[in-house]
Amino acid sequence: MDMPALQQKFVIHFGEMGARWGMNRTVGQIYAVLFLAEEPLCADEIVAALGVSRSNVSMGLKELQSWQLVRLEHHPGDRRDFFSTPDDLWEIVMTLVEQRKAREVDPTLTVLRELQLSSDFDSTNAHARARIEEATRMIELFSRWYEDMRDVDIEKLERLLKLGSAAQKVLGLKARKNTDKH
Amino acid sequence: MDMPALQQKFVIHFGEMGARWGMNRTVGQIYAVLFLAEEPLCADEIVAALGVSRSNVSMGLKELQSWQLVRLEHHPGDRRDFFSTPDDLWEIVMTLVEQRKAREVDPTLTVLRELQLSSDFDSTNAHARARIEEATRMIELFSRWYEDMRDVDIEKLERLLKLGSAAQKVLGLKARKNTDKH
DNA sequence: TCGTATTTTCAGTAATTTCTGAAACTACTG
DNA sequence: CAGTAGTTTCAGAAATTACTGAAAATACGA
Repeated sequence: MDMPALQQKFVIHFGEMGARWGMNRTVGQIYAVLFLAEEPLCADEIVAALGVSRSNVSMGLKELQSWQLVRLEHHPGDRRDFFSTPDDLWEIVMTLVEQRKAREVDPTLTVLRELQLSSDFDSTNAHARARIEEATRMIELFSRWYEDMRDVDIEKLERLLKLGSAAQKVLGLKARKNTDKH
Repeated sequence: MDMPALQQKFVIHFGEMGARWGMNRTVGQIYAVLFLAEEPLCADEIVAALGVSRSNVSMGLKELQSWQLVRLEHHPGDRRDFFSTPDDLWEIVMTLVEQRKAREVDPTLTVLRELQLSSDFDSTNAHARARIEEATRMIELFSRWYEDMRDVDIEKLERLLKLGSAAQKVLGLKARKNTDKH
């Protein structure tokens, strides 16, 4: 791996994390290299930086494109593809959240809804039925919240985050009697 | 797999998702079985439900315990271990978020901080340095927000979620001139 | 059109992860 | 203490996933 030691540590860490994030090692490393790079890089520069095969880089870049985590651009008079990550970290975070939601929660919501529509749902035992309904409601609550927040502009979102739990006090939410749940 | 068709679909789906959630198929399926079960189950009941080996179930339960996603209990006059999931879905969601944060973001924050403390950080190229600092700030912002929200009681949190982006309006956040970023 | 630079595909191999069955271990009971 | 019911460990088998190199495809320029 051909790069300064510090950057190398960064890249290796992202490789390890990549696996936990539903990608694989190489994909995580490619992302890390692009993230640190000042300029967009072409595939061969990534090959040189990571010391993996050209085809592996090609597949990794395809995967990152499917996550919409990298941008493809062309330079005049050069037919190579150049890749980069957005400058704006917020954009990166938003994309990551969007993609993970799409991959990890939306399919579950779809299945839960299908189960409830299926003909043998009513004949399922009451407890299982209730749990499926409850899970659906919970996921729908988070989905709606997320879709709502996605449209708030970044500046406001950032200040909302910084406010943290104080928001709850400012909004003056009064404690509701908690005798009406479970 | 020995259970009613509808529950079976649920379990199979959670098996598929389990993989995307950093567990594996069996672990996801075990969780799904416990989630739907009215009563705590012992390992052999899970074996019967899923048709996998006893040792696989043992390892899966260990994994779920390491995630703190299942509870272990004992019945008087019975030396078997019985496992269950919390009744309260909020508790499940909170645990999941807590664990994923611990596994997926905390280690990265640690590494980023280490890099900044390392002796060759100052000699790293300015752009990479800036990106590492920026990433650290972003993760710290989310971490603080999360730790803040974790302490808000569920009732209030639920209402905050239902409020969604309206919260931002209620709080009267004024648009800040966005000339001071990037 | 042919040649060249580049990217993609894909079959096979390597590496990793998951799963199993047998053995070891634990802790209770008679 | 020996026997039994239960759980865990672990070495190897099975399954899956990642990676490579070679070949095929693409796309431009002469």
